[in-house]
Amino acid sequence: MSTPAPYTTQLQAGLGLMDETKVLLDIWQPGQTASQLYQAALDSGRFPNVTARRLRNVVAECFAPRYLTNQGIAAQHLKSLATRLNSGDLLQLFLLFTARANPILADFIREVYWDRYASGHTQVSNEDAKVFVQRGIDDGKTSKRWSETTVRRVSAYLTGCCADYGLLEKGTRSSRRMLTFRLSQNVAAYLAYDLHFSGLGDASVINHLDWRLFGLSREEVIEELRRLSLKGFLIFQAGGDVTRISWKHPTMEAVCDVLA
DNA sequence: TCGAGAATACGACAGCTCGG
DNA sequence: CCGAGCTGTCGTATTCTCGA
Repeated sequence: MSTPAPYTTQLQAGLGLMDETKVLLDIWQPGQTASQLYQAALDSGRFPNVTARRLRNVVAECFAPRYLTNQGIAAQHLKSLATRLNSGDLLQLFLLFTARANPILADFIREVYWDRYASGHTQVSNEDAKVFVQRGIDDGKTSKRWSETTVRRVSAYLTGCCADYGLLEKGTRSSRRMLTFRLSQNVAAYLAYDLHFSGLGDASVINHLDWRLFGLSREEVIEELRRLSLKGFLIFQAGGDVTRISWKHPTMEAVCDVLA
């Protein structure tokens, strides 16, 4: 196992950025690097209300790490899905890629959000986030000890980001109500195939931590795969302690076509 | 109970630092 | 010298406090 990526303060450059991301996906062309996209976005005139410096931050620190890693496959998929999926599905996909790019957010959602949900809480406060961040620092998850103000801000960004992605209520408040959040079937299909095509075996797909972002236990993942099987996305067979998945679509592009 | 003003929190922005 | 990551600052929004 490689060492996990350290926690960073990268969320400070932007939280959900739904609207900006949609526009950038529209502008982005396959093969374009972050700096090329920045230049294209600048030239497009579609960001009249932000400074060039700010746009650079959004592209380089938010969009690129979330969607342009691995030759931009996420951006390629989303570019075709963005106009065709409903906004709820899209939001969940944005959450998936943002969480993958920001381990601190992924851990926060898995360890704080869903834990609190499971134990019957209805709110998540910035103070809860602060405790989580502080513990992360103590556990050596950051590359250095963060200043007091950074701890405070990152804590607020974590809850703010959850609000942008529909996990917590919107608005700026130091304690937010948890919202009902359920993984959509389209996103479940996307995630299953995405994990499969990343080279994982069926057992690793089922056990993957990405499902925990959506609050699904291993058993619930299996249940979800059964549902996907009924809908014809794939064929799921569980006999005794052997599970087997027959993947019906040969490429991620084919999956995206089916979803759209 | 209400509202004005104070205090605090939030998030965007951009400059700074430091390691390679 | 460059770029990733960190942090100070500022305008705005929200919450608190207290007198009437």
